[in-house]
Amino acid sequence: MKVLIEGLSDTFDNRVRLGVMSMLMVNDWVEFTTFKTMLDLTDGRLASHLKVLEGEAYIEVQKQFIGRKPNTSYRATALGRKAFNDHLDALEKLLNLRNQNGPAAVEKKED
Amino acid sequence: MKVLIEGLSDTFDNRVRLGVMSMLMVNDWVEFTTFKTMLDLTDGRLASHLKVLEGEAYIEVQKQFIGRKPNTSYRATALGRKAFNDHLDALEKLLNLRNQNGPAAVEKKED
DNA sequence: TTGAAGTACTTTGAAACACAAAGTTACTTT
DNA sequence: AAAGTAACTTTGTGTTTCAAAGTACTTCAA
Repeated sequence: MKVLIEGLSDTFDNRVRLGVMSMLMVNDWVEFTTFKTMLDLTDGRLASHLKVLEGEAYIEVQKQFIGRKPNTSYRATALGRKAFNDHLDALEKLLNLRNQNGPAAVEKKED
Repeated sequence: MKVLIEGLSDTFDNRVRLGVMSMLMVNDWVEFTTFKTMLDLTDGRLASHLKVLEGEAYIEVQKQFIGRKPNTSYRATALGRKAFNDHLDALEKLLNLRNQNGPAAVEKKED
């Protein structure tokens, strides 16, 4: 029998990307600066992870001006939502081990 | 406001270590070979991650002979259980963003 | 008794990843 | 003119991770 830790996604292994996606699951458009303050990140660190998510087509960007200031906002794509939910399902399945004696429980051996 | 992704533990970032700890939450003693087959790992990869967990004193080892064969088993220490539960709590708090409109929900801005 | 397989590692080396810090572009505000 | 805001990119360094191979000892089957 296998526990299949490989069902987890490499993309969401990282905690910044996990935080970003989490926020995008409940909020339609989220601004760069909002991520920055809520996740307490530097510009560079945030930008690099957003770029990865964009590269996977898990999020999309909107650039506009609000008043006279530039504004960059992001939202999750359908693909991104699916991938993230799949990841969370795999995670949940793995972690359910701790809560109940499900089928994943292992036979003991006597000393 | 912050989402505090830093509440997560570096030790449990890795999926192998996550799988190992998960198994040790529901099973008292788990054998090396059991981890190996259930998590589908090479000896080396498994051994290295077990060593990290042992280094943190999150798991402890028992070496014995079963019949005439050597046997290595592991179990979680009290410290390990606490650290893992704390990690999962942080994870849960982060991921609850996706399920409800809790205090973590972010104000929207109009286009 | 030879040799394959089991058990549990350690070592090595290379690739991937992540981050801080600094630099950049193009504005706007004072 | 100088400082500030927004959103990056680049660079360099350190860390992590893994596959692959090597080690050491034992059992088991032919």
